[in-house]
Amino acid sequence: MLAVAVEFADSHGLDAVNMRALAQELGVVPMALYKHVTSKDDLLDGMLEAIVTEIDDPPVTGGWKQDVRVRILAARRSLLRHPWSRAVLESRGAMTPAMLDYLNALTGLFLDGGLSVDLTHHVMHTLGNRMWGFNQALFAATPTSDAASFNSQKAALPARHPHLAAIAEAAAHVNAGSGVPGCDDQAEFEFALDLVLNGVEALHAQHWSSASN
Amino acid sequence: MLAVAVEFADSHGLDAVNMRALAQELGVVPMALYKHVTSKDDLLDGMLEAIVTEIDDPPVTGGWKQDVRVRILAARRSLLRHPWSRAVLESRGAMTPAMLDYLNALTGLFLDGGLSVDLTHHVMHTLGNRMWGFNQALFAATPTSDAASFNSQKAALPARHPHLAAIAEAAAHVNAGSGVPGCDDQAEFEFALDLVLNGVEALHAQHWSSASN
DNA sequence: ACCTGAACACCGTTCAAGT
DNA sequence: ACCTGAACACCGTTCAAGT
Repeated sequence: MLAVAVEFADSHGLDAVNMRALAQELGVVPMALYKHVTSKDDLLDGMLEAIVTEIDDPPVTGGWKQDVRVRILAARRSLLRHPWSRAVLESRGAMTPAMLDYLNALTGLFLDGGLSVDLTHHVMHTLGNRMWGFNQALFAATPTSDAASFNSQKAALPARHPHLAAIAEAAAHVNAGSGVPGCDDQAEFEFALDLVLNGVEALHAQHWSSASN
Repeated sequence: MLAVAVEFADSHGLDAVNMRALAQELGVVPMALYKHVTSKDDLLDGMLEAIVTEIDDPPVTGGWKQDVRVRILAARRSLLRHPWSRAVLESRGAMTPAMLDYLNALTGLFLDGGLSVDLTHHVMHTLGNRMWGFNQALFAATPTSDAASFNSQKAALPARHPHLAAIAEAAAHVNAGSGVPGCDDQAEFEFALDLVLNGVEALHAQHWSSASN
């Protein structure tokens, strides 16, 4: 039933996920769903739990930076297949068990690599949702109208915003052949991830601590 | 009217903002609001525009890193006064004029500092919502039940998640006296911001370019 | 006890009736 | 033409009626 909900969200979008529509998809009466979940929030938690459980658990090599990188990119691969996951994850307050497992494993990679608890704490905050493989969307595009909204925004860039226009033009030029207009999402993600990991590595090497800052 | 909506959201929370309640606050009939906004989305855009316009515009010193830092911290000071701003900003697809102005100004600081369009593009993506002063919430806390939810989550950390428990304990210890339990939000924010800016500075110094990577 | 369908509460928004 | 209040469409969820 959660699997059906996940598939339904994948193909119809998060907005289409409501108790009546999901019940119809399952061929049951709406109220029958409450045998499986206590509320819609509980349903969304369950859907999130289901897809987080699917994240690959790559073998560790012992190099914390590479291991963290590989693990986060694995999370990204899984969650990117479910475009609604970002909105659900960001709207939910608590962590599901599988999310805690992932978080604990990721934290363990840093600690086992010799990073202090202090520094590990800060890097987890710095990573933020990037730890799930979500990129930061400058122009938050709705899953449906990607190209259209981007182009209208780019076209609306007036002489008033020359700096933005310069970046938009350069990005469009560099990446003219790709599917998503403007930016290579994967390249942007890896750039940011590596910048953070390299920065942390440098701080670790110089024995950074929050007390001495 | 937008000012009243902003104040109403500040004091009653975003969930309490609906057309009927807002109309009552203004002493008018619900449908009268549609004389000022075309829809609720338009209302939220207007509220966002109103508070983004209030962001201070600090004088530039010519040092791009310091100027960016000061400007982002100014944005943070403004938007932190409106706890609902993060959710609204993240849910909205398009940028309002004031948001574009801010984005253009911030981009200009990098470009005027000599950074390439290429690198500036990537650092804007890396900053993401951090450019508005929003920190990354590891345990996304609802604005209302901060301490309660955090403590319940911390208490629920079983032996199954030793790495998380270690971090939670250390954070609680370091920061025992502060208002928000666990983490010094401002310190976390500045740590992450400085890590990103220092990383970009290093890349700039070595003439980084996406083509040569 | 269990299932279910009607109903409730709430929301954004339409629309026609009143001026 | 303008305002307004009833009404519509939609949603999550309650609840009582049927078995």
